[in-house]
Amino acid sequence: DPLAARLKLLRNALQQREREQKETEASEEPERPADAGEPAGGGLQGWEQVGELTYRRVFSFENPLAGEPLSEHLVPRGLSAGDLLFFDTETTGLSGGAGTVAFLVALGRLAGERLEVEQLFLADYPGEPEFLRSLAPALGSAGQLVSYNGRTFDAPLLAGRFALNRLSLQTRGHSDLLYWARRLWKRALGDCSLGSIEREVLGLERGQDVAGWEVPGIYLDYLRRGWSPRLPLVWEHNLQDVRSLAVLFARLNAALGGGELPGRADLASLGSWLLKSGGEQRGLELLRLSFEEGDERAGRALGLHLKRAGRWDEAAQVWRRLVADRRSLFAAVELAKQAEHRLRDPLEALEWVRQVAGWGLPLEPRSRRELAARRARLERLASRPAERRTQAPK
DNA sequence: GCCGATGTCTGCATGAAATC
DNA sequence: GATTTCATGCAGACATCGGC
Repeated sequence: DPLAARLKLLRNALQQREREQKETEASEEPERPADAGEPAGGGLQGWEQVGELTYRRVFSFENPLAGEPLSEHLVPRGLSAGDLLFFDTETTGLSGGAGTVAFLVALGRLAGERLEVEQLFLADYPGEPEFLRSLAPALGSAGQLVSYNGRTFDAPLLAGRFALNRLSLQTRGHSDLLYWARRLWKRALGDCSLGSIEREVLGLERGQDVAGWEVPGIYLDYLRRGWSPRLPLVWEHNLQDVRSLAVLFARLNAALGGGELPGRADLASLGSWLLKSGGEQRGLELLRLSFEEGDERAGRALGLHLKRAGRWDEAAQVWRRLVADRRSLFAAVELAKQAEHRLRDPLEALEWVRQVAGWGLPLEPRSRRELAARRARLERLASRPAERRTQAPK
């Protein structure tokens, strides 16, 4: 059983780490430099102690969803805004193995006009079981988790921590906004990190912040020295991540429901996705809009969809425009196929293929081969007597 | 370094239709 | 009836990316 094997590995690694920690503790007094600042726990003003080493604080913001109905593309039918749980974790690293611990978690819930964000902070490793027990009710009762890359990073990491501590965790649905962000803004932005989406799409600016890669070091510094002056920045970073997550969710939700998409969104990509996912009306709307704005990919997707739906004339209109405006090889070949197989007119098909040759496009070897084969076949057909041309051979 | 979702590319199977 | 040709859809391989 691969899962059992992995858990065994994780347990062994954890036991090894605990042994090393005990040896270190036995061999030396903890170093406490003069400039270490406040002792452990001493800098936690504003936090409520809810366990021996677990602290909690709560913030309230304006609800970015503001009563909008939820899109079924983002959240399963039947769930309401109150069932969502936005979450983000800060951890001691990226590896995801037994050595990586989540020490800070932000949980955001929508309640009426407000977005309530609860943060839980683990002040030292031995408190992990109680820290996880504090998290479990919220994670377990949420109808839908919402995260940024949490499906790959945060959720498996927490699941591993619960398993290692012999605690159970049952969660339900999970909506990961990273995949939406890539679908929509990858073409325009390239980089789809949450920070880039905040700046370029949501128009949010953070004040003083820490980079993600700095977080483990700051926490380890805090554990080693009893305090780190940069720890509050980590708390703030975590808080802002969940707040941005809720804002991004609200903007996506509005766009899927028919509203405007922020930033230079890839409407062709979203339209194609919607067509495959049962959102035909909105999908076609977005593809047409994007095609009007000059996106060739939107035209290709639109034409193919119309062709599959048997709307040949509408498909041909799209392809003719692609040929006229963009010299699209794809559209010319589609027109040739339609002429040969549907209109039974190999002469017209040949005309489309010859037109492409006349453009002198730099073609990939494969495309060049295919085009040449099509042309040769159509020339054979076209050279036959007219009465033998009406039924194109296959 | 890990992992899951996604997009792209390629090869293959299938079915339909025409040809020999 | 066997063979050929074409369009289409699917599966698998592979690369990319973001989280701390």
